[in-house]
Amino acid sequence: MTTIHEVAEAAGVSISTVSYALSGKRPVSEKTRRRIEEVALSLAYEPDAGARMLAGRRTQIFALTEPLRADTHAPTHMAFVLATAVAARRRGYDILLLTDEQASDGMNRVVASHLVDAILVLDVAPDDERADIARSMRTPTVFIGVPDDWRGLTCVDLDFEAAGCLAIDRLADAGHVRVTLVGQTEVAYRKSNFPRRLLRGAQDRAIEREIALDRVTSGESATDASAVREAVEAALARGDRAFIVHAVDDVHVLLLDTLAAHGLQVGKDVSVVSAAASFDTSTLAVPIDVIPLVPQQSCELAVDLAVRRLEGDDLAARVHLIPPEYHSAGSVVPARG
Amino acid sequence: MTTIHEVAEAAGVSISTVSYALSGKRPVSEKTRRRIEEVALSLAYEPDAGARMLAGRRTQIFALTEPLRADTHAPTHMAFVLATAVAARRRGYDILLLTDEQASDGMNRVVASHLVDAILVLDVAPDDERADIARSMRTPTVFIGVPDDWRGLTCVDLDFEAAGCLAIDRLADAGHVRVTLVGQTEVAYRKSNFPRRLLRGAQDRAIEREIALDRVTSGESATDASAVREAVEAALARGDRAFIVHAVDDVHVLLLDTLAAHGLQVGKDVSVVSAAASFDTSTLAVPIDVIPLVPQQSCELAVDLAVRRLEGDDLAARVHLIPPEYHSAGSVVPARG
DNA sequence: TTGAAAGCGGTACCAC
DNA sequence: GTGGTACCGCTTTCAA
Repeated sequence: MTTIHEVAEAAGVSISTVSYALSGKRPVSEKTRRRIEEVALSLAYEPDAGARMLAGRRTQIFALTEPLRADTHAPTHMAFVLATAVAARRRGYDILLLTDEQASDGMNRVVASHLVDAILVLDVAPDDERADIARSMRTPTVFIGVPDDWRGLTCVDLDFEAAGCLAIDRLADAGHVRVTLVGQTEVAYRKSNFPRRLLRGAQDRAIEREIALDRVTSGESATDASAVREAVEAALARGDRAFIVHAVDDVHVLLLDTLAAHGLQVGKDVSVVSAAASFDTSTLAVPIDVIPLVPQQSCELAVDLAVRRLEGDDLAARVHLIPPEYHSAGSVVPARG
Repeated sequence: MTTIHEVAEAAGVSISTVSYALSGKRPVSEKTRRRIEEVALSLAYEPDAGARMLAGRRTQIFALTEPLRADTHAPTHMAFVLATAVAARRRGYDILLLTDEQASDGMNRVVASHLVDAILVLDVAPDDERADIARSMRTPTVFIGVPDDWRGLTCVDLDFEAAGCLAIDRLADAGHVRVTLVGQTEVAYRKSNFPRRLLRGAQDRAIEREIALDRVTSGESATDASAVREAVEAALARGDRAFIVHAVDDVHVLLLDTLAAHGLQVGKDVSVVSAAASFDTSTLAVPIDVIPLVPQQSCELAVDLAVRRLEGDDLAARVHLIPPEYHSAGSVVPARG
């Protein structure tokens, strides 16, 4: 393997010059710098990770903790993992996976051994045990999601409450007075942090705008087809002609199917808004308005905050809510009669 | 932070004794060993990862490369990632995620910088570019999946060919002479390594046993409901009463639905075998025979092989095929008339 | 603008 | 059974 000594010798300089030339932490004459870079390249020199960790104080590794709950939606979850890894790489960091059910052990271990520079937390629970650990550690920790008690934490997420408000507003503006929220599974409202946040936003705003808001869940399992169908049909029977969907793709399909089966045309007879969907809604049978949840956006910001906190920016240590955006596709129409 | 020096001082011994006591690489008197362990525990001592990498020659990290193809089945994929991480942890290794589209760069980088002890490769393509890289490296690399050209590689996987044979055998034994294989998507047969292996096994054995084997795919997208329904109906029209399913859970549901819709009872009027399913088939509406694909099994073996190769066991460097197991649930019945 | 050298915190060899 | 110590390869201070 190639060491910094070999590079130094081949370039006819000292190892410190090589180090500085490559890190740019000290001015090096243009000429020698280029020579060193050439040599390093031709020798395929790559600094030894261990030596670097030991001498410097950075590992260029972030831990990513994700409790392996069987009931999380795999595609969404994977989108966040990948987005995090890609964002981290762009900033020069690798991702170390921490999948312990008891995430606590893993976090403490990688911190105690100085394996990582920072920790990113996925799939945050309302009463997440990792919150206390984060507060007790010096290692910067960024939550992608907001636990109930976020005091002293650095969090990133879509502003789900605002998204809920936004969805209600658009439907209210269109004259709807009865709205059905096709939501997540019951277990998601208990174990996850974001479904309840969106719900709260929608509920509060519904009261303000004097909207009758009903919530139906997609049953116990993620795609309980009959449960969704029946719930939608009940809503239609009540006279609801406005729907907010905060659910996985399958539920969207079910909703649209059911509406079509009743001869109702989206964007004409009924209004539909998809809230906080992390998949591509343009592949659905009918174009629908959407307030997207973009994993890349959250994850990039999370990585950015981790880096900033490593650089000593303590102002980054707070809750960062990403304002929702409304993308219109003509699926919301004025209420009839 | 706690260093080995502090532990040594507190225990009244030298640092080498601490090192040996903790690693067990040299006999240490029962008494001192216990004292050292107590001190280490009370001081929450954890060896510095960087120092360890530098001094020892091990990082206790495995890289896991997974090209981010959008068309892989997320739940299955995640099951493999998690199973790998869990298996690795049990052997004292952490997992570093490598998601570069051009996995090559990532592999070369982590190897050149000595960041990882070995590499695990997921989602193997028939002509996987990572095969050549693996051959050109000294770092042990284990493929979970078998590329077309596996010369010189260490691979682990379910014996899909044998699984295909086994499925055909059971149906043939029951007297079926016409079988339909409800397979994967077309793109999976092109880009993945295992669907074609199962197909080949089934085809070969079908010829041997003089079975007419038809293959239908689940369309272009993973769950093209109508495509699957039509294909199954066409098979029924042909008179087929035996099905092998090698597909995701949704397709299983569709198949069973369609059969039920035609008044056919599984385990009575028709025979069904699920081949290489990585999900829990017991949650399906009807119990069906299954030749399971157990991610934990493959991943555990993969980690084991990586460790063995690190220990110098070159005999581990070959293709390891896990023999398929047939779990009967009464869904295969003698062919009628 | 560049070089020499002191660590960083372990591992493992060599003595005792 | 235990201790002393020479590295491992790099970063960074101090000097020139």
